[in-house]
Amino acid sequence: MSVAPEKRSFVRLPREKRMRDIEKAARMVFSQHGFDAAPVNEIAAEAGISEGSIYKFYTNKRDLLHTVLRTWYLGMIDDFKAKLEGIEGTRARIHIVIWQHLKSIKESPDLCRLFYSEVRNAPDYYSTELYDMNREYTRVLMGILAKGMAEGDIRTDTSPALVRDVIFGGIEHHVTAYLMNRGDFDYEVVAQQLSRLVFCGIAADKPEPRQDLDRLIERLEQVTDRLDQKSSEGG
Amino acid sequence: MSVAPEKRSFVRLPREKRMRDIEKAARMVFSQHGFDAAPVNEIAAEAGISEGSIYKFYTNKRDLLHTVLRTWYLGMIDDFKAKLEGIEGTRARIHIVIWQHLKSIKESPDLCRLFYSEVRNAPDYYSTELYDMNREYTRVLMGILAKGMAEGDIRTDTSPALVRDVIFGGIEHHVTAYLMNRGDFDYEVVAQQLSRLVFCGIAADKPEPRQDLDRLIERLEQVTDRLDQKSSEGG
Amino acid sequence: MSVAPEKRSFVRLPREKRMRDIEKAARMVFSQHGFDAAPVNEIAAEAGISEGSIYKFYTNKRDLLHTVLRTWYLGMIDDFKAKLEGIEGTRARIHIVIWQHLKSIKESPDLCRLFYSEVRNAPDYYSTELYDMNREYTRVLMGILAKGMAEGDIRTDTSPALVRDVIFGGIEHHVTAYLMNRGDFDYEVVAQQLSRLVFCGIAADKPEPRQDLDRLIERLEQVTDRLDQKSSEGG
Amino acid sequence: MSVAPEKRSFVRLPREKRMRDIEKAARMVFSQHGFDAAPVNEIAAEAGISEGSIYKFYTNKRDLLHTVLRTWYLGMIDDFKAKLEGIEGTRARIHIVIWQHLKSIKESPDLCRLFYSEVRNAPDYYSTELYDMNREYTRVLMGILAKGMAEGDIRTDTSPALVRDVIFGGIEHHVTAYLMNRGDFDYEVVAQQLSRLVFCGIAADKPEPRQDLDRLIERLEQVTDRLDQKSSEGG
DNA sequence: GATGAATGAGGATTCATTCAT
DNA sequence: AATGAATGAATCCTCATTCAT
Repeated sequence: MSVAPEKRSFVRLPREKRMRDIEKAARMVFSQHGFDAAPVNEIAAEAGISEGSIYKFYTNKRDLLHTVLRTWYLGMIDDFKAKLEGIEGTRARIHIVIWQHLKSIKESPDLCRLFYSEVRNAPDYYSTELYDMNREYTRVLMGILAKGMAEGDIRTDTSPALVRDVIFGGIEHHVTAYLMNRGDFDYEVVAQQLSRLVFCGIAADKPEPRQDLDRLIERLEQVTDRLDQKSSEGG
Repeated sequence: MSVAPEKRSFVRLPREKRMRDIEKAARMVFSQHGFDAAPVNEIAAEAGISEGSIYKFYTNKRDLLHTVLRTWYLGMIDDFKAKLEGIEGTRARIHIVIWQHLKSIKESPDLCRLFYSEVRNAPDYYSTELYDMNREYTRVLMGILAKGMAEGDIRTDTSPALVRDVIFGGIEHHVTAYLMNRGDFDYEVVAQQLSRLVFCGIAADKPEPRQDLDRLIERLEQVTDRLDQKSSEGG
Repeated sequence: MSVAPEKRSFVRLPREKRMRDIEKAARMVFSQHGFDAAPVNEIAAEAGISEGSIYKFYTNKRDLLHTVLRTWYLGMIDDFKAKLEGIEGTRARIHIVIWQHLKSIKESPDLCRLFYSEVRNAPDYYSTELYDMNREYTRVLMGILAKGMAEGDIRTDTSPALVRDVIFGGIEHHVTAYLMNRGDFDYEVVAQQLSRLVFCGIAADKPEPRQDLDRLIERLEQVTDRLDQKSSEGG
Repeated sequence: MSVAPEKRSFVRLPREKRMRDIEKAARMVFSQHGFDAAPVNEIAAEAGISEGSIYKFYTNKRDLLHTVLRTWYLGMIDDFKAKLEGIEGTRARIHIVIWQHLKSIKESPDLCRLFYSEVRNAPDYYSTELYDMNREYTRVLMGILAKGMAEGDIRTDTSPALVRDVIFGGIEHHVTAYLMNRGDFDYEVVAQQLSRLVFCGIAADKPEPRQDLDRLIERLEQVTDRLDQKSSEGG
């Protein structure tokens, strides 16, 4: 926890390194105290820097919070896209989205709570870069849903926005207790349940032709051919 | 510039009336400013009472907020139960729950925002009377779900808690923009869509087509493998 | 000097008395430190009140300064009018104005310096109540000048505004050193000298000697020319 | 939002040139913002130099201000003396002083305001080089007055210091509005009015012997002689 | 019961100046 | 000489709550 206030003496670090130090310290202190209760001087101490220096890099305490959360969000978006790479099938992709989102929350409950309570309720949220990132984040899901509808996996009268809200809102609601340090959740299980609920809720009635089925039939045909050949050879 | 406050004359009112006046004033001022930004003196002025007197009735500014929200919640619970009276059928009952919840939000967005941003994120939420009321509120839905499962309308492997979270979380997420005075929503439409999504997601009668298919495919795969082996062995 | 921070315990005073206490304390502290360097907590201590209470009466530290100066100005205006009562004669009245102004400065150099350096240079001075009071203050002189011109004591081509500036600006310039605690001045003597200078500078009866002489010389020149011509013609 | 400063490349300039650049930049920035509100980094940027480098040349932000004002003052003193060159007559010389001072103010209101509000009110003004320059500046007028008294143009019971204060204080007071960007003034007109007021206020009653009069009388004597001659001739 | 004067903690922020590189 | 990262002091103000009257 907060480092003793030793005499810090003019240590010159490259800008990048310093900013990372500060951000790291801020992440720690904000996580611990929340935004309002987080004293800037504690962040400074934790970063091994003077209080004033923070304002050389960040205009605001709030700017600092947003930076911390942006970095986090960036990582989440990357993870998201990486995980989705090569995954086929609407259902599987939806499952990944849910699973990954739950996993992110599980891993960073403090940042998550910070985002929910400090950023998203703020009146200026919509003019925030974090809002844009959130849109990019959810856009991944929206794309999946659109494709799913185009391909006939999802009923065309489905409202993608509502599905998005059900997923992210449902998750948020479900993890509330965990975020408040009450209770826990198993993201494997929850992801399974939730993706099933959602997919069943929006799935089109007739199943689409499946590639694995095609392949299987092909193999069966080949086997049958061979058996046919054998029986005629042996005959 | 050093403005003297107006004089108010002593008027003695019955305790009940006073409390209702204060609560009404508080509801107004909180709705307008939010909790933190709401000055107690404005509430006092609005209620026609002195600042200090408020503390004769309410221990806290926050107590006042909670009282306001409790009154609101009480009404919501009543409406809920009244609406549900005589409604039969799991799906219909779920629809009512959703519809009613959306309607309440539509009608009192300010109180709703207050609840979301001030009460539910507070660390002491779980020891709050509002938490209990919220449980009672959601218990209505939980009862419906339990009955639905017992009667075979809902798959028995459904997690009622998750359904609850999907419903209330999904709604909350969906109305966020409206609560922030950005955009609007039509609760008839949304209720329709959401209840369908949820009910389809958990309904018992319609088996998940894909998972059955998966099992069939699996069995076919095994048969094919065996055939395959046999056909090549025999060569 | 600043009273020791004893335990102050809820002493309830009438609003008027409190405000006077604070104002008195502020006057003292501002005089000692100037505006910027005056700590509000010292004012509070001096007034025997808590820091926060000051803001119940005055919106600002600056509001407090202005109040102090307004009170001072009010007294000055009263003194002014009282002194002028029954004084006849333009010159005598001008003398009073000068004398009284010098006297006020002599008696309250600190407030005077405060006014010069903090109020009058501020960009919002012209929307200030102190500006209005200053106008009322100088209007007394303007009235004297107008009457003087109407009665023929003062040349009608005199600019009253310029006379006002010469008087108040001249005084201000003259007392600068005194205000900075360097040097002194005798307001009887200075008033005598200045009022004489000003009055002679604008008096109607004593024509400017030089310009008359110029005219005389011109006439003589013309006469001489004629004589000259005649005397040489006649030759 | 954590904007990285642009990189500047090392360029080595002769000391003189650098100092002039900085001074010019400072003049601009001080004029625009006033002293306190002028950020040193803006001066540095304007001068195309780093913040730290400024302190290689000037010990202080205030030193920089003083340097700017000294340069300005130097020019004013030169103008003053140049304008006065060859001007004869106390009244004419006083008029020049007033006219020139008004003109300087008109041309550099920003520097003038800076001087009035930042330098002259400072407690250390009297140990300042600018104070010395100001004395030199006013000494020109003092010399004129002394000579005027010696030559009998000015009453010998006049206080030169007071006249100086009336002139410079009167001017300062008169142009206040202009310096605050409210209103304007015509220095030709004001100079005329003020020099007349002042000179009339201090002029000696008996006009001094004038050279043109001498000449005229001489001519008259000659004419009279001639006429005398004629009349005796003709007689 | 009602008043309203009095309390007092609590913290982000600026920016001229320094000094290691 | 030039840089620019680092320093750190210094303080006004709010407003929920208390308590003497």
